[in-house]
Amino acid sequence: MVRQRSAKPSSAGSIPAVASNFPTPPGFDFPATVESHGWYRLAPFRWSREEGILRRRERFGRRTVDLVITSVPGAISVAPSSPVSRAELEPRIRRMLQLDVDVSGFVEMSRHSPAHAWIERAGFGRLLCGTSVFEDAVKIIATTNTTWGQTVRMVELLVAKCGRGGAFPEPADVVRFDEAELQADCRLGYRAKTIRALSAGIVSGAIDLDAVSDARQSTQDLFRSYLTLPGIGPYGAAHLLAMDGRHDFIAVDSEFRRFVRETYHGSRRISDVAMLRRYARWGRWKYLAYWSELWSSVADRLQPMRGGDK
DNA sequence: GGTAGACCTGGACGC
DNA sequence: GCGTCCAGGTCTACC
Repeated sequence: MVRQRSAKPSSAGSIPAVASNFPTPPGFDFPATVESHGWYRLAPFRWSREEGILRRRERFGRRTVDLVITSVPGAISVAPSSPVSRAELEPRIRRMLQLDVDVSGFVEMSRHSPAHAWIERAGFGRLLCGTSVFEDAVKIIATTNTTWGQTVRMVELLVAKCGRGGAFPEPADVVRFDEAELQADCRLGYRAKTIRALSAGIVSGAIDLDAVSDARQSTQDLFRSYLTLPGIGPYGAAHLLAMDGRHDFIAVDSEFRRFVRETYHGSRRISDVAMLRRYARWGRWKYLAYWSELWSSVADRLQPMRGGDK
């Protein structure tokens, strides 16, 4: 079963006096959120489970700032390496840790399922995200049609090549390089084309990412909206929805198929529709229900997810 | 609407 | 050391 972990605040000497605290919602668990999926292994995140410290380099205008993120009672503490206003910091932190996502409905449903009874205790339900939709879209494209090890390398190389000062690149940072250079230097393969097209579309205004990801849309409309982005198909759109805190769609990939087949169908071949039917009773929490089962099975085995850690 | 094949990389495997 | 095969999600062409 999933282990309970308590975040240890970093040593007092490493936290500058300018640290800001952001209150956390009831049931929030910092390590469980950070390790909710593989994003914490992707640049520019760096996570120390032992210290309970999440580090990340962020770009604020022309400044590059190192953030040291820890858990304190009832709040998240963010210590920047140089002064950053709370107004600049807050939207990024809230998105990164899904502080505005209400998962109480999922927790309530999990209380009535013996297999999911651990969820409330573990503080499971929020996913670690990038600080922008662009970052998450690029990372999702980098997870498609490849192994997790290659994804980690692609993102590492992309941040190193395009990101200014070690922060995750903005669209304008990516379009400084042509497709061939991104492919060769970041080992993106054919994904270089879609990542550059996404970046160029945003820079030119052809893609309005704020409009595409507008939270006022219904979940169905948002799903269709994400499908219009280059390189984003049904799997990617469902993943982006989950990062908005919407779990109506399950991101069907080879890992989902393997898990459901092996867990419920004795490894027999079965259609996607039949697999998805298994989670229909979870209503708007389908993806979290599946993901929690996969997550706990991995924690049980105390080893990285097979073939990946998305 | 459904299906097949290309896209690209790197690991595994056989020789 | 080299060549071949395979896995992986999206996109496009074709039926």
